[in-house]
Amino acid sequence: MHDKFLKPYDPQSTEKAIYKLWEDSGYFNPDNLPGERNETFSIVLPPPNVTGTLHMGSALMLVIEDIFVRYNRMQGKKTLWIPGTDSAAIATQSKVEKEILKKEKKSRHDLGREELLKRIDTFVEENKSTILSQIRSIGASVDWSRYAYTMDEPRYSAVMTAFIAMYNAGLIYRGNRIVNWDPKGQTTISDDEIVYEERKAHLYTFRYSKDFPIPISTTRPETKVGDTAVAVHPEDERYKQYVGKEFDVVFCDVPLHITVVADKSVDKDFGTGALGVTPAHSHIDWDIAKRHNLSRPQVINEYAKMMVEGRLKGLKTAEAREKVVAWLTEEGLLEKDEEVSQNISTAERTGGIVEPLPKLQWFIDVNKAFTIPHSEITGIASGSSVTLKDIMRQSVAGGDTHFLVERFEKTYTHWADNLRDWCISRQIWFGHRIPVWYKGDDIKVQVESPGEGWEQDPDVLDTWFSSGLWTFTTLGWPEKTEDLKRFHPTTIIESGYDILPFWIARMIMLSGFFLGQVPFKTIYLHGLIRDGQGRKISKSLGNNIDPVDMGAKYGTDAVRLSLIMGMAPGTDSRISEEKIRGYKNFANKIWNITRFILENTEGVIGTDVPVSQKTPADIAHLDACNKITAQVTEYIEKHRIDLAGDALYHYIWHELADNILEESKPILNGDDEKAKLSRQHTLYTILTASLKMLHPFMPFVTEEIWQSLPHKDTDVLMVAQWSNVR
RNA sequence: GCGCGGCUAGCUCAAUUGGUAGAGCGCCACAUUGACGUUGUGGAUGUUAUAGGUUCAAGUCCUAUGUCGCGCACCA
Repeated sequence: MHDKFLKPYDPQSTEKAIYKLWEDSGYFNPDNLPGERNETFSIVLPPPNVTGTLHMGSALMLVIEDIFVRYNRMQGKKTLWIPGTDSAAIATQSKVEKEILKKEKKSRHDLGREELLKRIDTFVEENKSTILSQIRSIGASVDWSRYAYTMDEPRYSAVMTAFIAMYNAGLIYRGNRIVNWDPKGQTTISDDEIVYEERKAHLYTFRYSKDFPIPISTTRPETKVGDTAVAVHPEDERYKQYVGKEFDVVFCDVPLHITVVADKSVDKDFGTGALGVTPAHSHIDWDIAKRHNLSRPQVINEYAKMMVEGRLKGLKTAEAREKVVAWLTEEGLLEKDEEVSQNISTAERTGGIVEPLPKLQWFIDVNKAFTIPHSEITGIASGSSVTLKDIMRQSVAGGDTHFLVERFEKTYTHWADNLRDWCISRQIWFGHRIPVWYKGDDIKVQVESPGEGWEQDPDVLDTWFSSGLWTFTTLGWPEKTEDLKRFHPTTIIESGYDILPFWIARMIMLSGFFLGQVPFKTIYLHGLIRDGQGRKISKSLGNNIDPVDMGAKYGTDAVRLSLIMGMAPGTDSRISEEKIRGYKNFANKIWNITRFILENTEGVIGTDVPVSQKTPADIAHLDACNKITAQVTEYIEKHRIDLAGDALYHYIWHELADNILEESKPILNGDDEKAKLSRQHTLYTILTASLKMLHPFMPFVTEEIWQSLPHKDTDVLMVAQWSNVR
């Protein structure tokens, strides 16, 4: 027996060496796995922020995925797990900009595009090692030889190819539309990047002028200088007589031409039942104005300042609001001032209050029919006419990809049904630059400059556009690679449910468009990690428990187990230091079980004892062990690793240690040599079987033990055969 | 407004197609120099949020209510 078993298990001194052993073995790469492997298992790692650090959420993701990967590898499948990192464009750029502003008092415009991008690349290079070493430290058995970064060369050119293909298919268009403008970040953001905050606001009811017949209500009086109409419901008896009439008024120094229109989208019962239409600064108003052919003047600029002449000129919207209210009061036009609560749209990344603005942006049309050349999706025939929305719905409805937790299918379907065109251009510099060139009124869509005088679109693509291609750009697309053929669609995707619309849905959409395939067959969504009191983990609360620190303190295996125990798919779970400590005890328990068994089997292992020579008690123990193996297998196949872990924990602690080992003591110390030999072999067999089953959950301690076993069927536990004991 | 989820022991959570409500932590008692610094054995604690229904049988299915949380929409 190795001396190391005389001391308690020490994770710190072993984990790094164990990971190196795995990496050096080459077995992370499916091409190097031993034996004949026909079935495949493939999964992409949802790429963490390249300059970020590991938090409990990403640790949970890595652990869940690693368990599936290790299990399937041991099941004899050609198993691929692709690691990667994400540029997190807006977040990374603003981090670097902030740093430069602080240190050098310079803005990005002072530096210029090229210089800023250089600085960002340097920043990424300097910081990416943190996340990469943290992925290793958690024990993730990813294939580093296939590592991908969203901004690396292969991915960049794949993204360009994708954009151009969608443009040529007529699904990407440039349009002037109301977008969510973040005045703080100076960029457009998608609907999903908005966070709603409930605030108190005033709802003012007033008339444009003394002789204007219809009072209107608004929480944003300053936008009313951009009004071109008043909309009423077609069946509203109160206002029927005014429909079609036009009025000229001067509102707060601004001359307005107001047409009264009838539109079904107006709610008769809200406010006065009449809606002041501000086309340029409200989504629904824009649509109304479009339907009635009204002009759509912009009165607020990109810095959230007023663009009108008169007393409001150049004011911030909040100041302008006060001025307008003061003016209304002065003029005696204000009829009512109610306090209401309303949801304010703020930008997720910057916290800026979103200002709806009309802008020339690039969109993906989700409702436009196109001919899909090739489709393997059930219910969508090759050559048929579909929309991207159809693809999103049918991929799930047809069963090609399915949600492990059913309720997410409802969320997904609801989201897909209500989806509007996806605005994919962003006014930042870091990212995949839109491959479109302008010269006067001419437009060319290509990567390289068409020549002198052509200027490239300054915008970059929404980071989720490139992420949406992830399952296949990481496999070499647009080349028709072996990897792509063999590993796509991937077996499973695993991520937090919070990025279901951002990412999961986009992958389904884009994979369907480019490959006619679903990107993955199963969708496993995990919940959020909360602290011991059920609060969200956040910097401001200071309740962050660092997975790497915890790993150093209690061992990575303890962290892994504490993350997945009691974590049902899709539900939020909690983590606390006490829980982690509890599983450190378990790791040590396994260590001591091994010590006991090795001490008592020294010299006898290696020659097999046939079943016929085993005692009935031992045969029963082996049967029970097989039963647990079958149970654990079933749970993992059903993706219930929490239940599998629980079953293993109880078997090993309360059956193997508490019962079998206790019962063995008199036998091992007794005179019945036959019974003793039978028991010795049985214990050793159960030990190796247990180590195999535990390995996906606690890879470090099990591999460390395995390396010191006197007799084993494979050098590296990671590639041992998952099987029953007899 | 539309939708989704949680509510089970003091705390945190399980309970796979409806079939004796469990675990960890905590608590109480006893044992233990042990393979175990991190041990074992035994014990107490539940009208499964509330009310009704279906069923031989309901934590599980149905209806309503309460409560906490989340998503989407609205946000004139």
